[in-house]
Amino acid sequence: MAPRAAAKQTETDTTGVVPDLETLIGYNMKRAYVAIQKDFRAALGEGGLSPRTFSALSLVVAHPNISQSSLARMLGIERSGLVAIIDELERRNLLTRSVVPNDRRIQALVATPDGQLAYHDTLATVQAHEDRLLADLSASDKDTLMKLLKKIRLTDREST
Amino acid sequence: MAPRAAAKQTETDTTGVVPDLETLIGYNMKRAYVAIQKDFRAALGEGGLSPRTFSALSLVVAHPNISQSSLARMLGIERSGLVAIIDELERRNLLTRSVVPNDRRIQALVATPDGQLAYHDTLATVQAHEDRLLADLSASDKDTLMKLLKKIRLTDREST
DNA sequence: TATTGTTATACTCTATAACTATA
DNA sequence: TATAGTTATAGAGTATAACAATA
Repeated sequence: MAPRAAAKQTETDTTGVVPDLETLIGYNMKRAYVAIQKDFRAALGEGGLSPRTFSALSLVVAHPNISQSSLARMLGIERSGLVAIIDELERRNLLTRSVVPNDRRIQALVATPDGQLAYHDTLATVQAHEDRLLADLSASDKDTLMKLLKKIRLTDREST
Repeated sequence: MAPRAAAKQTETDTTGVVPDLETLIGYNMKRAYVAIQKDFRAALGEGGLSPRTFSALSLVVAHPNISQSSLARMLGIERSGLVAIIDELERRNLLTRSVVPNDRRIQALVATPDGQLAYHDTLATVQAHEDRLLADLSASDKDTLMKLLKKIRLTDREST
């Protein structure tokens, strides 16, 4: 259907070819995602929070007393996968699992004072990392990108 | 520094709060990436190629006789990681490792006729999946998104 | 019966380090 | 010495299935 340049069987003919791959949103999204993640980890350094741990802490700070099930749903991951993340945050004394009187199945998650501090410090570092990495993008570019990403993200039915 | 809404310590106070997390490009990029990848896999089905295998095949079709080292560099992964991908493509008879006369260290990668066919079939399926998933985006939206993703991707220094 | 948190387990993707054969 | 391909190995991140305690 689409016209395609004739392939030469001799040697690598990289001359001016734009591979199909480069025209796919998925591939470019993956590469951009990897670049951001790598820079995030570099910005937070050796002992820093991983992206997923930071995300979890962020939502616990925003939603005190949230349950693990709700949090997992918000993050779009399974309950089982969240256990190790909360274990790490608890081990670092950044949050606590506390008992809920009415429903003894639930352990409400609350950020400790240390957790609040660490979160806001880390958030500042993360924002600086994004500002630096996305310095070539205008404010309007970033706004557009954010809106488009949210649209794609929501297309795939969030469980929320 | 930034004004922040006072947190209530009572119960989960989700009321109208926009968590910091939602304002980060990185987090939204991850969610969008996961959504696209999930839909890609669903579109290609059980026995279909994985995103990374498809990407590798695409570049082999575009660059006949490419070496594994060059291919790994283009994909932004390590040489060692590419071995399993090429093994799979060879096992499926979609490409061959062929000997290069001048340099016996290199095994030039060439797509088989089956590989060419499978690639073009799969590409059509992938394009259909993207068209479907990104149906809410205008052509101009998609163009903008692509440009922004490429910009971010290149900020992080491609080895190429 | 359904839900919460948990464990056990496995799978995918990726990286690092070391090896071999060639150059 | 340097490069191409390979292996061994380990570490993230994730999912599925099952279980105990509780509702």
